Amino acid sequence: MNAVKPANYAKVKAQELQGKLYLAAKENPKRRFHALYDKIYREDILWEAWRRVKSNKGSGGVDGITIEHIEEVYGAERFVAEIREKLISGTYHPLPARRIEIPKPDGKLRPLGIPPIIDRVVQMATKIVIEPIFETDFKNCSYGFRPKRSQHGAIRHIRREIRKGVCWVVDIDIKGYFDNIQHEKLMKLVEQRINDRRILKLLWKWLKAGFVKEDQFYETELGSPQGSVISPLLSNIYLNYLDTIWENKFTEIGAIVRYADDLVILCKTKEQAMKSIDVLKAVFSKLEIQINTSKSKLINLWDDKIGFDFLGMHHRKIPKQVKGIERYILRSYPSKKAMKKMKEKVKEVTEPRNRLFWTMNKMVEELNPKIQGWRNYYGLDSFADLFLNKIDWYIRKRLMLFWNKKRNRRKKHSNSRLAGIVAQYSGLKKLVG
DNA sequence: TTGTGGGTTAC
RNA sequence: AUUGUAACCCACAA
Repeated sequence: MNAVKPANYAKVKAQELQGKLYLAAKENPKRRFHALYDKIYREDILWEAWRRVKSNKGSGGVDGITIEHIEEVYGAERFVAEIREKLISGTYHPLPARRIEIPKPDGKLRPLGIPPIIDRVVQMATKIVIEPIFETDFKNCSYGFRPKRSQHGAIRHIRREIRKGVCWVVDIDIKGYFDNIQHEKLMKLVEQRINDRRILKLLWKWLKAGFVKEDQFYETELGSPQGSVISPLLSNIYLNYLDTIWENKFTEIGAIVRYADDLVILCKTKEQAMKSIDVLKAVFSKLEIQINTSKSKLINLWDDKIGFDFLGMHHRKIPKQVKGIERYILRSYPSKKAMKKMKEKVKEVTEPRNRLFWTMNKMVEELNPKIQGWRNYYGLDSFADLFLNKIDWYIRKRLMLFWNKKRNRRKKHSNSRLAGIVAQYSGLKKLVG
């Protein structure tokens, strides 16, 4: 008799394992785990890993196998079973990643290494098993790529610190962080917690898997490929070295808040800020990474003349009347870059050129989810309403333009009035209000 | 409560 | 064509 397994059986079992590993690691901070490899080929773990990779709907790797192909031709059951066999017999070997380059917001190119689906699944299984162990070591100041931690958490952390009287902010950009991670140093840090040789070997192989670009194979002797599943975790393990040193020795000179490779240090005095930069340089030289001096800044937050960008928001002290006295309060609102990006997205959707046959409803349908998303992200601070209002106004202006073009007429009525009517009858959402 | 589908953000 | 991790939101289905 077979007991019927619920649909989320694998998910629950994976969570159970993660909980156990988390507690075991927390209980003994020095413990090095050795029996982990047999966990990654557990059927429930592999199924959960496959489910997660599948739900990302990413494209195929260098072997050309796509998620669609596995599901509809090959069969997920067979795919997972074969991965399991390969892991058990030790015949699993990663393939090189497929290298592509995508444009970054600043116009430069970001190299991406896309591993084949099979490697993504094995990496995900490994991540499920080892992540809870490292989670116990990660510090409170680290927010990027971590479960249950968000950009909003990082921003709230900053706002909390600044309310304590911080005036000096060190804003650090690391030169090509992912691409400069040293394999040997990273693995030394991994080995502080893991001594399962088969797991370590897997991690080595993924780091050294290389990539293929235009049918040419390239080796990777440095860096962790952006696009692979474990890279974000590995990058946090690497920089946790900094977090740990900071928490043990330097909390007095400032508070560090980190989102992946983007970090700020919040200090009360200029001297502390300068000292922080020295400490960072010393730690970075040990990790063999470098500060991008042209993008890093030291900011004095004492008035409303200057602020800093972090996680898509601009943070600056703005005067506010509180019970008759003027006070400077930290405000967080969309950065110039973010404003530009939102306007561009709106323009893209409302471009009348090829959308003339669209109905107003269709356009609103397209716009509403975006508005919802922006609202959720930037609506953190009520001061941001000032800026979000501008975007609302811009959306209505663009919609007006579309409406007039469609009706093939020049504006006869007041734009703002018509825009109001248009919005009212079409169910367009607002960023503010 | 769980499972789909759409979207935003960050890096 | 565009990968990855994470958070959040909305809609739908039982």
